[in-house]
Order: sequence, then C-alpha cells, then structure tokens
Amino acid sequence: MSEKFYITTAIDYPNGKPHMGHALEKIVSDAYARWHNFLGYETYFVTGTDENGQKLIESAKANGMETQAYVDENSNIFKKLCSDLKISNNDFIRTTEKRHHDVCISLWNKLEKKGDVYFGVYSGQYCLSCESFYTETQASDNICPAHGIPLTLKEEEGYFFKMSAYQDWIISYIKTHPTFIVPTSSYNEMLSRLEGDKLRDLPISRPNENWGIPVPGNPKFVMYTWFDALINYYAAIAGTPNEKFWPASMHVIGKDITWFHTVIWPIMLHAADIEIPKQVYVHGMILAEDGKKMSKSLNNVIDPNEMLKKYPLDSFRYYLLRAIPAQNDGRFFEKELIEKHNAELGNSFGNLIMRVIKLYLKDNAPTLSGEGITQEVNFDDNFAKMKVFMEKREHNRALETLWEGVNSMNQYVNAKEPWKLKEDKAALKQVVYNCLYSIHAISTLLTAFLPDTAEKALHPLGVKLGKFEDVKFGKITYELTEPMPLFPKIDPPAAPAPAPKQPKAPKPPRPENI
RNA sequence: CGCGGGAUGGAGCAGUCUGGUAGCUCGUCGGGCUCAUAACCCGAAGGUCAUAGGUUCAAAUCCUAUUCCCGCAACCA
Repeated sequence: MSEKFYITTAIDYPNGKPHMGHALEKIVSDAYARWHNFLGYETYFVTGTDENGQKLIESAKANGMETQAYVDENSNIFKKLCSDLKISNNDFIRTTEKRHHDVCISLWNKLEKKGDVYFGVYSGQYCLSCESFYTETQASDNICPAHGIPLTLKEEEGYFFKMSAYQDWIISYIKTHPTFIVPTSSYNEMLSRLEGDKLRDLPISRPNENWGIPVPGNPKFVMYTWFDALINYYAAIAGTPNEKFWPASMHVIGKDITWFHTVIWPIMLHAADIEIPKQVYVHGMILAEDGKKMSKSLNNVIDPNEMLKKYPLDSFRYYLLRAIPAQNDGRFFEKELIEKHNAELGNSFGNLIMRVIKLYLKDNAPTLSGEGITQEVNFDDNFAKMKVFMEKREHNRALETLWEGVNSMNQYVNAKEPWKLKEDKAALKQVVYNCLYSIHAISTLLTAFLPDTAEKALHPLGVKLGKFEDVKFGKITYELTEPMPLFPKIDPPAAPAPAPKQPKAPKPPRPENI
C-alpha cells in the first residue's frame, strides 16, 4: 500500500479576474502534488470556487446577471486558469454543488445536536448604508470607514458556533503538532494570538436572500460563507471512495486566511469528531515591484493571464517557484522572469542539452549505450536534498539544488573538453554518456515543477519521462535526435533610451505547448 | 505598549532556528574555450550584513533598545 497525499488550495471567490496570488497558489500546490506523485504517493489534489457569498448577489446584479449565471461564468474563468497553468488537480469543487451542500448540512446538524451550534443574538456596530457590521478594530471611532457616517448599535438574531469552548484544545493541538502550521512565522503568530486573546463564539449565519446554503430547519437563514467554504475540503471526498484520503495532508493557503484554516477549521472538525488535517502551508503574498501589495487603486496589478500571453508557461512556473520565497512575501519583477528564463532555463539547462548532443551527433552514430562506461556524475545527493527541502516546504531551494547540478554539468563539460576527443571515440563516449545521464536525471527531477519541459528535454535523448529510480546509469541506451532550443531567448524590455541598432533578429518562435 | 514580516556589495534575493572563512542570479571588468541558444568555464572589483549597545575566544546569526519600510487587524491568495 502506498502512502496517501491529499492536497488542496484555498477555493477562490469567483468575483472578478484571477490575480497573481491565485496563480502562485495553484502552481505551488501543483508542484507539491506532482512531487508526491513522483515520489510514489497516492496523490489527490482538489481546488475549486467559493460561491455562496452574499457579495456575489450584488456583483451579479451590478453586471446585470442572475446570480447563478454570474457564478457559473466566473467559476469557469478560474477553471480555465487551472488548465492554462497545467494544474494537475483531480477535482474542482464548487460550493454551489449538491455534494457540498449535503456535507455542510450534515456537519451542521451534527454540531447543532451536540450543542456547539446554537441560536442567539448578535449585537454590534452597524452601518445602515453598507448594511454590514463593523468590528471595533475596523471602525474604532464608530464611524463607517466606507461612508463616514456614525455607526448604530444593532442586534440581529442568528446562529453561533461555540468556538470559545475549544480554546485550550486548539492551543494544545498546535503545540503538540509543530509542523501543523508552516512556516514558523505563521505558527508563532497564530499561537501568540490564541494565547493572548479569548476566543469568541462565531456568528455563522446570515439572513437568507435566496442564495447560499439554507440552515437546516430554519430556511430564514443561510450559512455564513466562510463556514461552508472551509467544509469544501472534506466535502470534495466525503462519502465517496476518495474519502480514504482524509485527513488532508496539506492545505495551501494565503496568509490572510491563516486564522480560518488553523484555528476555526480544526475546531469545527474536532467538534464534529473528524480528523484534523496534517498541515496548513501558508505561502506569502506577491507584491508589486515597489514592495507594496498589488491593488487596483494603486494601479500596480499584474494579471497572470497577461504574463501567460507573453511568456512560456514553464518560464512563468519556474519564476514563481524559484524566485518567490517559499516562506515569505516576494515581489514580482517581470524583468527577473525574463532573466531567469534566459539565464537559468536557457543558458544553463537548455544550452547544456544542445552543446552535448550536437557535438556528438556531428560525426557519431545516434545510438549510445552505457556499456563499459564509468559513472562520473550522479544526482542522488541532489535528489536527497530536494526531498528534504520539499518536506520543509522550501520548493525554491529544491529548485536551487537542482540547478547546482545543472551548473556542475556545464563545469564538467568544460573540464573534459569533449570537442578535443574526436579521435578518441571511447573517451568521447565516456564523457557524453555521463552528460546524457545527467540530462536524463535532471529532467526527471524537474517533473513536478516544469512538467512540459521535463518531457520535452528528453525527446532528443529518445527516452520517456519516468521515476527517478528508473534513471539507471549504464543501463539505458540513448537514441539521439537533433535537439531544438527549449527556451528561445526573450528580449528584455526595451531600455528607456535605446541606441538605434541594426535590425534585430526575428523573434524566436514560442514553444508550441503554451 | 494590537499582531507579524523585512532592512545583507550596483539590482533582486539566500544565509539567521543549530554563532566560527558572507553565498546565489543579474550587472561591471579581465582571461580561457570554441561543442552550444553570442551560449559555457575561470578569475577580479564591489558589502564595517539598517543603527547603537550587550553576551561570547568568536555575532549577519543570540539578547536589549532605536530608526525606516511593508502586511494584517478577523470572510481580498
């Protein structure tokens, strides 16, 4: 029996265009899903859309659409993003689906029966124009931040979740599970908040406006979006053969929703006697070049779809996985994306393939067996280090480790000077076979990160992508064919004051798999 | 004293947990090679690791204080 690995992304609020953070989250999750699959885990990967919010009613109205039609349309945009990014998700759950509703209702019933969901009165400061409540921190002066009018005290009936009863439990759970929240900074933050503040019971219902999941037995109310949204991770597999994947191995989320996933969600599950997910991995924010959060008002938003139009998918994936810190916020520099594409993907890796194969094909038969070849390079250490980094959720360093291998191979080629070995066929074969093996190993280790590249890099070697264990030195015979550039150069953005030069070479064709 | 993150050669970052020659990509300069996508390799210049104290034989790394930048403050990844 192979071990199981169940990974999820946060589900997206289908209220507008996907932004860079959505792309990052999906690509990072995809890398972990593919990595575990690569390692032999039985892997299940779910993403989806969070569609029950009251705000969606208004957004739909503003767009002159029925809520359902609006949500359908927007959910498809996110689905398309997944396929554009070659995300390997097994399922895409929408919280308007019946399977989701059913699980939410049964969970609600269970909690209500237990007394952890109860009916009560919520009172707070309310803005009549916004028609919503504000907390003290949001509006400390009791003035609506949006309308600038005084807030009024309002009481509203509704359902509550008895979270306050589980404060000690969640603290001790987190303390006894040091890798439950990654990275450490998030872990510490949640723990200190939990130890510093008293947990309050949470309002978990809203008046029913014919949108959302009706509260069982009281259709005047629907479940508050965040309450049902969290349940998607469980609902996606509950009651199906895939339920064997529970508890989730890894929830991938952005740091703004850490509290929900590391405090509220585990308490909900614990209260319902369901196993707690093994880990919540919190990725950082992608900031604009100026180090500020991307926002429409600052006009510094970069649209992932625009990037995909301009650059090959794998270059985009590589940049986000390699250059955005795995455990911290990172800035998005288009210039750096181009730089990484040209330098690390093209010059270091792509060119390694070209220089070795073209050299050999010049005046040798294309078949190259490993018989009698001595192994001079190996990637076992790189693989071992990569495993450790991935385990620590430092995928950027895993890739760094792999590129150390790439660089060492270019050094190897320079040191061996195979172009001087035209007469000594045995010596030439010795060097080239070691290089081919290295390309084979590196490409294989790239599977989880750049799936297309991994496959395409192996075409000129005449071998298929497989597991790392299958890349056996000496046992494989390579059938070489003429390689094509994997990463044609991308011109950096035009300099501010370009000197007039000779006409540039025509732009290299983009790889066809974008 | 609400919570948290950041400050490292020209640019962007790693290293800080587990003190001990400051590393990577790009850029600059010099050399080598010529198989290759004008690619590759070697070397050099350039950093008192935000500031001020402290601990230590030894601090980018641990402790204290300060300054500046940023995010969050409960449903925007």
